[in-house]
Amino acid sequence: MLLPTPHLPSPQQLRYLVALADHGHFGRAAAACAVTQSTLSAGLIALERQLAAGLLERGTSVKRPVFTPLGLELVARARTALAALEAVAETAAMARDPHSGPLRLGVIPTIGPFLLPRLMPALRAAYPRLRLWLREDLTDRLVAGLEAGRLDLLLLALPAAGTMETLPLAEDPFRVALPRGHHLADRDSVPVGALSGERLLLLEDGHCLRAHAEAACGLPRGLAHSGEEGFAATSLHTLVQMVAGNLGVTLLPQLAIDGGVLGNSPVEVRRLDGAAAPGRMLALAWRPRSPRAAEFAGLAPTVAAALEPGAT
Amino acid sequence: MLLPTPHLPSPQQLRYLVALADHGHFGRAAAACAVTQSTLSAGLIALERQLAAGLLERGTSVKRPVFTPLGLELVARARTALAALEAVAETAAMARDPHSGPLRLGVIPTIGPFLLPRLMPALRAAYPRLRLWLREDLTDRLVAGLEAGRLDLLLLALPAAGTMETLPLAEDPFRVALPRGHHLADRDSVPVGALSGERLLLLEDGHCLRAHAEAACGLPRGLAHSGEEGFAATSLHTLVQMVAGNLGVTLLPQLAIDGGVLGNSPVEVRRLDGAAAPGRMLALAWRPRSPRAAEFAGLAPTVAAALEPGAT
DNA sequence: GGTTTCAATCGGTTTTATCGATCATGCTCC
DNA sequence: GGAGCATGATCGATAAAACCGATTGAAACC
Repeated sequence: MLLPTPHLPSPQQLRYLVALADHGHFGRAAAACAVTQSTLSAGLIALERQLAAGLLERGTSVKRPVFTPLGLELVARARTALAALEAVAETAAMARDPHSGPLRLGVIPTIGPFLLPRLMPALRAAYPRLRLWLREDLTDRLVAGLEAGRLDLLLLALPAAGTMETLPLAEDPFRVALPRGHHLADRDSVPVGALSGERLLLLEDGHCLRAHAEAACGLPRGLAHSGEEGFAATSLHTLVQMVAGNLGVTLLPQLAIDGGVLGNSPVEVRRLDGAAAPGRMLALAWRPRSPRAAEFAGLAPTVAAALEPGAT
Repeated sequence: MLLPTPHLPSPQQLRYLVALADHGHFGRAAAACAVTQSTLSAGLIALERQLAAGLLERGTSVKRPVFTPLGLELVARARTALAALEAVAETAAMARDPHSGPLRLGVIPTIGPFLLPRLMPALRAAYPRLRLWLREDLTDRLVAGLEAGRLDLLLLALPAAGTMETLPLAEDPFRVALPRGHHLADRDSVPVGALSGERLLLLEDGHCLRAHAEAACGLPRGLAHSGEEGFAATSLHTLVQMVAGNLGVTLLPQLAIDGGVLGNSPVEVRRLDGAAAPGRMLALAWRPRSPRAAEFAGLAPTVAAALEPGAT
């Protein structure tokens, strides 16, 4: 059942195609590929000829290359093909020299500020040849970046949606943060039910911590207050300031408290009693079948160690 | 967040690698790639140098190239990368000229003999430029072939396991086949429960029809008889002969009956009454994200038409 | 109308893939 | 143990291609 070899497009030509789609400009796309505009232009024409298919709307009013529907489809397929080729090279590179080279790590804002100051030195010490690029963003954007290949590894809180391999690291229990002198601070712990009588402040929408906290309290989505008139808290630090200012109470992950989010604010924290230990699960995540999956899993102990409160 | 472009392996070199893994012999692999042995050898050496990784056990006793563990891993990744490149070319080819070129179709043995005599002429008439290669095999092997890229399209019965996109075509209800004069043949239809008192013959293990029939009758797997002393029926035609020989009763799909599986055998068929219309669902199946998915779906009406009993 | 921007084209150069032939090595068999 | 054989690596030459720099043609802008 041998079939005649179909004419495979060259990776270089596919890179030209993808770069043009990314930059929308022959000159800039060429620069991104480190070739001249004439080379990129000729390469695309050759690709069109070899595939015997029109990829670009030629001859029409210019000012921006216009792709045909087929062209757009091929751009998407070219991306996956290039990613597959990179996976080959990356697999070899990892086998040759693990824990080295660039690693693009995405971290959510409710983890990053509290963990990275401890994690980064530990990683530098354990893997000196690793070149760590950081990006802090909301879970959804990080997952999109991971799936698009712009990020290699995520440090986030479960549950989270997306097609990725996840490795749970540690539970991060929620604590109740109260203004100093608040009546709920009399006891060692606060039952979840007691929160329904309080003004519960949470981060603005989009932060996974908001959804996780609502779930922990058994609240339907959107019931908690974001603050007056849509003035929502944008970080845990501002949230603490709002609690200190007597605007309400909130939930804070233990990690943030260990990380010093309270500072000198007049805020008290108490354990939260509820069914099934309210909290979130911190985890690493990467693309399924990533060539570096083994390497990433190998980082887990270092990250988990940095999560321990006593870690320096 | 621009990263230095990793050195991508050339598709040609990856083909050399895959061909060597397939043939286990430099000369034959080179022939399969339509190059000389020296070219293939040099190409693989260049690949090893570019990836800076050992792919083959060099210098040891020869008689057969031995891959390193990394080499084997790279062979697998090279296969997927080449498949992704082919998908680019194939997408363009399909857009340029749909319903043409080679199509490797897998069919299960309980469909093929009864449908293909009607389907093939219809397909030839509707898509004269389509070059149809056929392979008849058990569901499991067909699915493996599809996933490995040796087949493009399957015609099978659901439910079936495997990662593929399926398009249901038509229900294929089961009928009871009885020896002429059998007491159950007195009535127009046979209740499912009545079969438990009969010697139920089914195809040998591996045929999905066996599992589907067992499920239709509410039988646990393996309860039905395959025949005396492991002498199992290997096709529906032999099964009919066994029923005609008074060895027991069986279930036949309507498709096979319409396709003339009974011949002149002294066998009667009756409707089977049971919960939820006992039968199987005939379907097309292809790889998820196949470039030709739209083309395959377009074949469905032609196939469904050939499934109609009245079709010529 | 002149200018600017942008992509396609052209000629020349460098790089690379490939071939055919040869060489090195380890088996096999007498 | 040595001749013969099969297999894969190496070498020099050649043809193909990828790429660059400069130029051209055409639309958009002022």
